[in-house]
Amino acid sequence: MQALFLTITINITKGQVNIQMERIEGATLEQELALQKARKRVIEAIGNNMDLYGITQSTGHLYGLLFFQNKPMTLDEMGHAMEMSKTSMSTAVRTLVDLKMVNKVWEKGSRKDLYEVELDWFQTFADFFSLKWRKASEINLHALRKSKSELQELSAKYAEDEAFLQQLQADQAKVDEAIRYYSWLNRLIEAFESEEIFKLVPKDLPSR
Amino acid sequence: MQALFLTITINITKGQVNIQMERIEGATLEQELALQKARKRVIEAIGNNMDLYGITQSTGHLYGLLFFQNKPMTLDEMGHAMEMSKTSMSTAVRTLVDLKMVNKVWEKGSRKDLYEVELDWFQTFADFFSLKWRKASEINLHALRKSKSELQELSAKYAEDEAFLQQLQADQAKVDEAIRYYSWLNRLIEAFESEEIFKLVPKDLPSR
DNA sequence: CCGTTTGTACAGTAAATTCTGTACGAAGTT
DNA sequence: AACTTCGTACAGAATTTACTGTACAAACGG
Repeated sequence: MQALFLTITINITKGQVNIQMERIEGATLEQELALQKARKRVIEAIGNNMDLYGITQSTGHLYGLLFFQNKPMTLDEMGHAMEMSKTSMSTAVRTLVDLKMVNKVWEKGSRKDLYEVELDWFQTFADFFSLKWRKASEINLHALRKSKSELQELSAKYAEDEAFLQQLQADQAKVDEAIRYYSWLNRLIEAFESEEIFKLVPKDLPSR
Repeated sequence: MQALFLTITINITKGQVNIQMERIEGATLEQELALQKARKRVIEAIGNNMDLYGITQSTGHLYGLLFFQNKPMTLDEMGHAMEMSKTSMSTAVRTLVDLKMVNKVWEKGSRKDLYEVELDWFQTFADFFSLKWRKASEINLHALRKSKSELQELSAKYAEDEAFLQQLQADQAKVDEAIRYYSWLNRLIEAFESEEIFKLVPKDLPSR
């Protein structure tokens, strides 16, 4: 089967890039151009702000492309749409899957892997920051606790050395405050993971 | 005045790097090595996890260095401690100041700029994510709202074209859901900025 | 008002990251 | 079993980002 494509130009922070969108069946060119214009604005905005999630600009655009694709895509389709190699699509889509921003889906009859965006952005947001924060929190808390106990041992060992004790005290205060902070962060992560955050800050405002 | 230094080796994800810590006055070498060991562990952990904040590893280490420095530092001191050029220190410290992780402080008698870490990590955290999220939220909401109204106009214009309307509907649903998400995100940001987040998730657990 | 000192802009270099093409193992088809 | 097709590992090329040294404007001191 032969597919026709419509080229839309996405403006990025440095220059611009083309995306090939598959033609919508049964629509006139006029209709399609109007629709693509509306889509393009959103794809650009999303793609350009994805650095927040620490992903490449091209990965961000892949995400934008997938967002408006109303069906799952294969790696080859992505490669053609983005005018990039299949290898790049493979790595890009994997980072998106790792971040749970994109899901791999199964479709009977197809040997190819299919991908579509996770449309629940609340979930995407919560998953992403849980993941990132938890990693930092675990490592840092571990280091802080170990150093805290070392500092305590030193305080005991050099209990008569006034000047050194004072120095130790300053460090201990900092470490304790950092531990306090990470304990709080852990509770915040907990609220994200348990979805309790949506009780605290509701998804929708109560309609009056 | 002449200052002596103690070299500590920081392990980073790729290789390692030296940091020159100023000698603590009146402490024995034994004491100091023990203290630096405890500090080093925390500096390493912090520095290696700062990619979360989208900053360079070296900027992360500068932050770690400043964290345990119990007095403000000048650019020259940082340059010496990090074994890097003053230019690099200037740019690194500026990104930290922009992120409100480090404050510029004044000291009478000194012509040099002095910097110290913001020790209130709750504030640092809230400021950082407010800043980042707000930027993305504003731009994306603007794009989404504009595209939403365009889609509505198209729906009116092509009210008889069943197939195209269906396509529009799919896009509108996505845009609406995205707007719903960003409205929620704005309220979350609000909670961070107003410090209401600390009512919802308290800094300290009530002691029983 | 001239000589210092300080911080940063800028251009060039060094280093790291992203992207591509080839190659190959895994899985499906004939 | 031989033949396709698919996804990704890997190495090298292309691009981007980080770092350095020089130069200079701003602020201060004599």
